[in-house]
Amino acid sequence: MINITFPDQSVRQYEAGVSPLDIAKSISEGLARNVLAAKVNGKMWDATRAIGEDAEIQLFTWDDPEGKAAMWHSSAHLMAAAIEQLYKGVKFGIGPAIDNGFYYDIDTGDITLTEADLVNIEKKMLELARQKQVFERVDVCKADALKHFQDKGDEYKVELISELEDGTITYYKNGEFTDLCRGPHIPNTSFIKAVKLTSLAGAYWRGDEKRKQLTRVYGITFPKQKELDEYLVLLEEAKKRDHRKLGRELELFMFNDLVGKGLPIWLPKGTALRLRLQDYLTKIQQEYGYEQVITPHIGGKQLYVTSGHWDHYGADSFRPITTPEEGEEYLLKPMNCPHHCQIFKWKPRSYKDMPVRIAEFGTVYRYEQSGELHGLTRVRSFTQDDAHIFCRPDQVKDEFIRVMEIIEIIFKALDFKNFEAQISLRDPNDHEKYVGADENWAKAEAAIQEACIEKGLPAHVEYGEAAFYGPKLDFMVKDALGRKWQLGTIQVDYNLPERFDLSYIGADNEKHRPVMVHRAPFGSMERFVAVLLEHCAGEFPLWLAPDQVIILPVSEKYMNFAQNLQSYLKKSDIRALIDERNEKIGRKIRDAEMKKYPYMLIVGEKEEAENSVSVRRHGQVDLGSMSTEAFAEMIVKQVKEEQEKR
RNA sequence: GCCGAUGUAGCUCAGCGGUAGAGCACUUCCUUGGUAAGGAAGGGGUCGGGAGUUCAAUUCUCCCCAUCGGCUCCA
Repeated sequence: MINITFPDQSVRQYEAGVSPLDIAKSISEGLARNVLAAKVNGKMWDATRAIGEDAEIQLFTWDDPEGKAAMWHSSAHLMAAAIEQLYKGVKFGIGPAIDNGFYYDIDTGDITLTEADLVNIEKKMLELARQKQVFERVDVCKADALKHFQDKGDEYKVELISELEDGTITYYKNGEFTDLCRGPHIPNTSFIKAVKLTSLAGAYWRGDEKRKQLTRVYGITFPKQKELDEYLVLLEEAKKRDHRKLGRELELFMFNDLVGKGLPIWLPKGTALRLRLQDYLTKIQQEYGYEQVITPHIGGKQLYVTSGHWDHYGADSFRPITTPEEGEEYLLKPMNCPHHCQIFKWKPRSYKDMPVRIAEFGTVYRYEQSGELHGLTRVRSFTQDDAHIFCRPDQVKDEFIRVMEIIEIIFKALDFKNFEAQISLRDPNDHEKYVGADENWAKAEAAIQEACIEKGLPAHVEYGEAAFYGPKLDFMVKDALGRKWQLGTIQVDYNLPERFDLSYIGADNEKHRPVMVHRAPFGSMERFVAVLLEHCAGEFPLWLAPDQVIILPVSEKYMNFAQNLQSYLKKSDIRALIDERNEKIGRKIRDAEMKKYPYMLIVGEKEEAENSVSVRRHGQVDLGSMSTEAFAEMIVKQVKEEQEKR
C-alpha cells in the first residue's frame, strides 16, 4: 500500500500502481469522468499512469490551466495523427499547447496547406477522437528512438532526440500515430468533442530564421460543443472591438500609403482624445514634481554612438539623415533618453536637487520590421509619455513608489480594474552580462520588490528578464474581455549615466553617479489608445469622449434652440454637436448610438417651450427630461468624478 | 525581413477572358417628424501599381506595393 496526500493534506491509502484516474474514481464518478491530468510529487503525470510510491497528488480537470494544457497538447497529437493520415509523407516538428489552444509545426514537403484543408483536418480529427484512442506512454531508449524516426525520415524528431538524455525519452501513441513526447496526455481522445483550427502560418524550425520554415497550424479544442461556440462568440466580440476597425468608424486615426506604413495619422477626434489623456497625465506629473521639456525629433549620430544605441541597433534602424555638409549625420530619435541626459548634464546638479524628473511626450521613430506592424500597437512612429528620473541610489525605492502611484491613478481613471506587475530581474547565474555595480543592482532589485509589497501590487518575478542596463517593472492590464496587455513600464538604467558621464555633487563635495529611471505610464500614446479602445469597445469614459453629447432636433424647426443649447453647454466645457440632418428622430438616435456618443439630447416643441432637454444615454433608453441647467450640472459633475477616481 | 492569404466606390462586400455591381455613406428633392434605418432621384471606380500572354485582361502569369494571420525582433 502507498500513501497518497491530497492538496488539503488529507492522506488515503491505495495499492501501489494505482493511477490518478483510479484515485479520482475512489472519490467520485463525476470527478473520474473529468480528470484530464495530474501532478504527482511535483511532476506532471498522466491520469492513467501508475503511481508506485507514496506521493502528493493534485488532480486537474478542464477547469485547471494544467488540465487545459493536457487537453490541448493531446489535441496537437490528434491533429498530427489526422494530418499524417490525410497527407502522406509530412514530417513533424514540435506541437505544444499554448495559452489558447495548440499548434503543430509541420514540414508538408511539396504540399501547400490552405484554409480549405483545415476543414478536412477538423473532420478527420473528430472522426479519430470518436474512436476513443488511448494515449499510451512508452519508455524507449535513445538508440531505438533515433532509429525509429530515422527510418521514418523525420529529421526534426531525430534532431530533438539527439539532444535528449538516454533514459528520459518517452513516446506517446494514439491509434497509429507515435510521437516523441514527455506528456502528460489526457486518458483518451474522446474528451475532445469540438475542434476549431484557427489559422495557418509560417514558423521557422526552432525559431531560427536561417533554418527551414515549417507550416504552423493553430487550433483549439473543447470538451463540449457549447464551449467552442462561446469561444467563437468571444472571438467575434474581439473582432468588433478591434481598434483598427473602431479607429476608422470613430474617425480617430488613419494610415496612408503615401505617408508610409506604420506611420499613424491622428485625426481631429483622435487628437482631441489623445491631448486629453496627455493633459490629464501632465497635470498629475506636475503634482509629482516633474518638469516638462521639448526636444527635437532628430539627434546627431554621435549622440547615439555615445549612448551605445548606434552599435546595438544602428544597422536595423532608419538610415542616418545626411546634409549638404560633408560628414554631417543625424538620426531620427528612437528614444528620448539621450536628449534628456543632455538636459541633466546641462548644468551642475547638487544632491539637494535630486531627484530631477524630466518629462516629455516625445515622438520617436523605430524601424520595426514590416511584417510586425499592426494597427496602433506596433508602429514606426509613436509618442512615448516618457520621463527620466535622475536620482540618488537611496531614492530609487521612493521614486518607484511615486511612479506606481501615478500609474495607479491613470489606470483607475480609465477603468482598468485588473492589473498586475512583472518584475524583471537579473539571471541569478550570470551577473556578468549586466552593466553597473553589483551592489547597486542588488539594491535596486530589492527596492522594486519592496515597493510592490508596500503598494500592495500583485507582482511576479521573472529572473533573467532584466535588460542588460537595469531591472524593470512592467504593468499588465486585463481588458474587459480578459485579454492581457503590457502597458506602463518603469526601468532602472545604470548604463546611460555611465556612458554620458552624468554626475551630481554630493554632500561630500565629490562627484557621484546618479541612477536613471525610465518610466512611461501609458507606454506610448498609440498603444495605450489602442488598448483603451479595445477595452471599452469605443465607449470612452465621458471625460475622454471626443464628443460627449449629440443634440438631436426633432425637426428643423428646433435648430435654433439646438444651437443655443450647444453654446450654453460649451460654457460649461461640455463638448456637444448637433445632428442637423433632415432625418426622422428614430434615425438620428440610431446613428448616434452607432457612433457611441455618451449622451443624446432630443429637443422639440416641448423642450423649446420649457428650456429643457430629453436625455438618452448611450446603450440605454429614454431617461426622461430635465432642465438644461440640471443636465449641464450633471455632466460637469460626472466628468469631475471620473477624473478624480483616485 | 520570412511563410501564407488578401487587395473591386468613402465603408462592407459580390462578380468575371468581352473594360463593372449591391447595401451603407455622400448630393439634391419630397416629407417636418418624439426615442435604433421615411421616400425618390443623382454623383462616384485607370477593379492596388507595373509588365507579359491574348483579337480582347479587373479576370490568366510574373514582378512590385500595401494590408491581414503568424514567425523573427523589440532600445
